[in-house]
Amino acid sequence: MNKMVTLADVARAAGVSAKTASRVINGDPQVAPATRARVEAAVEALGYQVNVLARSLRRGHDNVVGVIVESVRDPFFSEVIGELEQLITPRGFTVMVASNTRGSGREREIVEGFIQRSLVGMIVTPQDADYSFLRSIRMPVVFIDRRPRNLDADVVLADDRGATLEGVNHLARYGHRSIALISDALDVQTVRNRYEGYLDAMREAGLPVDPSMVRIGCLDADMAEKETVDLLHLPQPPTAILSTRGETSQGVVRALHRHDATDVAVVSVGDFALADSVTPAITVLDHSPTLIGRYAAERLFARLDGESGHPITTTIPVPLIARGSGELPPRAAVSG
Amino acid sequence: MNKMVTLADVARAAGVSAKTASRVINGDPQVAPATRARVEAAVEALGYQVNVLARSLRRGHDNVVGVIVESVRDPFFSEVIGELEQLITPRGFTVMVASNTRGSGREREIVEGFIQRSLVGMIVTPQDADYSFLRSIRMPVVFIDRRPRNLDADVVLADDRGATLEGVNHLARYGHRSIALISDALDVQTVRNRYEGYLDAMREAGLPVDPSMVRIGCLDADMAEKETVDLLHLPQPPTAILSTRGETSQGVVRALHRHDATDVAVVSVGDFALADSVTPAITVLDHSPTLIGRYAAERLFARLDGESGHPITTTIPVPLIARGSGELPPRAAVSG
DNA sequence: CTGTTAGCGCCTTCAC
DNA sequence: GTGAAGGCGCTAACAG
Repeated sequence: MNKMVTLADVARAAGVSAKTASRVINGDPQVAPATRARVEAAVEALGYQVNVLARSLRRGHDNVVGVIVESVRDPFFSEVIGELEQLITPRGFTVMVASNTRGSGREREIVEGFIQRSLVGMIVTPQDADYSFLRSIRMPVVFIDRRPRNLDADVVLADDRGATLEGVNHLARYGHRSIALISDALDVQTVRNRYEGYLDAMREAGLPVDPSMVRIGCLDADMAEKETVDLLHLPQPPTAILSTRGETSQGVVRALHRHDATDVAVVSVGDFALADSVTPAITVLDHSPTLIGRYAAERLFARLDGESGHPITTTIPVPLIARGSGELPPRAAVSG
Repeated sequence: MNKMVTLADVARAAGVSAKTASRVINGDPQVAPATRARVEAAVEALGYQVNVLARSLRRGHDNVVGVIVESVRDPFFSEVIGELEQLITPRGFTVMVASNTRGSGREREIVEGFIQRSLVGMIVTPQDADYSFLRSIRMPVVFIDRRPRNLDADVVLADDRGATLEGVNHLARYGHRSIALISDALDVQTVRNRYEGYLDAMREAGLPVDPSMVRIGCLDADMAEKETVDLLHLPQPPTAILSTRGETSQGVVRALHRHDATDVAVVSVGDFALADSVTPAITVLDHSPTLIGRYAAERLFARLDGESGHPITTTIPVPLIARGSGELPPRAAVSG
């Protein structure tokens, strides 16, 4: 419709220079009240809107924080985003989100896209990319959930190995000896750590690790469901299942319910919707997305506020919440 | 560290003008292969990164699509975002997300913030704001889930009234006469429509609408859970509950499970995680976020591609998926 | 308290 | 096929 109203237009209408109009827009106190009023009136009258692009170009940075997660659809990450947004927005920044879908090969491309936009900072869920290209960057970047390859940087993560370790111990304490593992693909470091925790705990508890009990590569709930069904059909099905992600746990639960096998004990690393409402309710190791978001924001703000020391690793606790499914006794050896 | 490498630097290193370097960066075919190679080498050598801010300022628009939802934490909306991102990104646009939390009063502010960034387009979940201020805007905006107040625009929504209508009919068909409603707050149009569908269906079925059976204002799962518990404690508890949102349904399910009242029939408008795994599995009216996202993207692309006709309203179907909970018979009149 | 000048980095226009 | 000039809208730097 009408051409965009510029600051110059406002200045002209108010009878001042562009710079003075700019001062008013930006809340500079060094402006006479009368002048300020005149400019504000002009802004109102003309319906002026700042051009953020021009402003950011001039300032050299854009008031936007980039957030890269594995998938915005994953409730874990959408919760992380929600928490980040809630903490970041009040500081006057906008949030730009991108999913770095597993295996898309676009990891570096996405990060560079954000760099090209002169963002003030980024919070990144790294995948397998070589992050050494970020070494000479000035923009603060906080990594979450995993460590970036070839870069020493601020990271916020959970004690993954400790989580599965505790999961196995918990189940063993209730008498389980045949504990299956439903795990994501091992190309993600987080997953590897959880896998190791499982192996170590099994070893320490003196339990045999039966390869048929270890199901790696369950990328989503559907795959986890299939593997669980398969486990149930083994001649000697497991009496307990440890699932390493909220999403895969949903698949496990679905399988157990559909096959009337809810007497199989379950521990899930990662809470999920209705985990407390199925029967029995699911015992979880609460790998909290809210906490990860909170600490990541904290780290980012510290860097934005000028903190300049060595990279810091923040490890969040992963408390066990017993709800029933993880406290079931081993079921009778033979079953359907 | 080192000052940012500019196009001019690249041009200098390659021994060409800035414009020629620009041509290479933007894939203009009108460049001699030898020149192109030289520029590309310079880009590589200097590690040049475009300054998107400068480019967008010059071009007059930024290749970003803004998406405003009610809350990124709500699985319904995170699914919408996921679908949008998947469709929008391949077109070379980035996605900027913002939550317009209920009652934050920041609705117009958020939309204007996006306008100030010269985005190419927006997809907006309107709340109660007066959207007449968007009348003279040139940027295409597609509204989802609800109609904007005081603006005739492209909208993608579900047949909300029809959904609850069918929900009630379905339950009545199975013999229910005492059907409670767990509903969100009525200040959202979508919710009002669903509420009306409930009332109309009850009337048409000749069923009395008991005010104590109608629980309005359940903003989240927790509030829905409380109201459900309250319903269960009525002298004459309902034999069926119709919940108008996936999130509130989770609260309903939790309450029923915790109070051993899973013999109360349930129909949920909106699917949710594990709805098919609880016992009984939850019958839903599938208000699909994926479809909403898909049609919204379609509408936006059409406008971006120059379509200029009248605003279009796209209504998505809301099919009923019977899973068990909606097909339960009315339970015995007296209960705990 | 206010204005002038200059330029952020890029691309459009038009010339050659 | 290539280049020179100018400006997108804004704000730093420096006057006054």
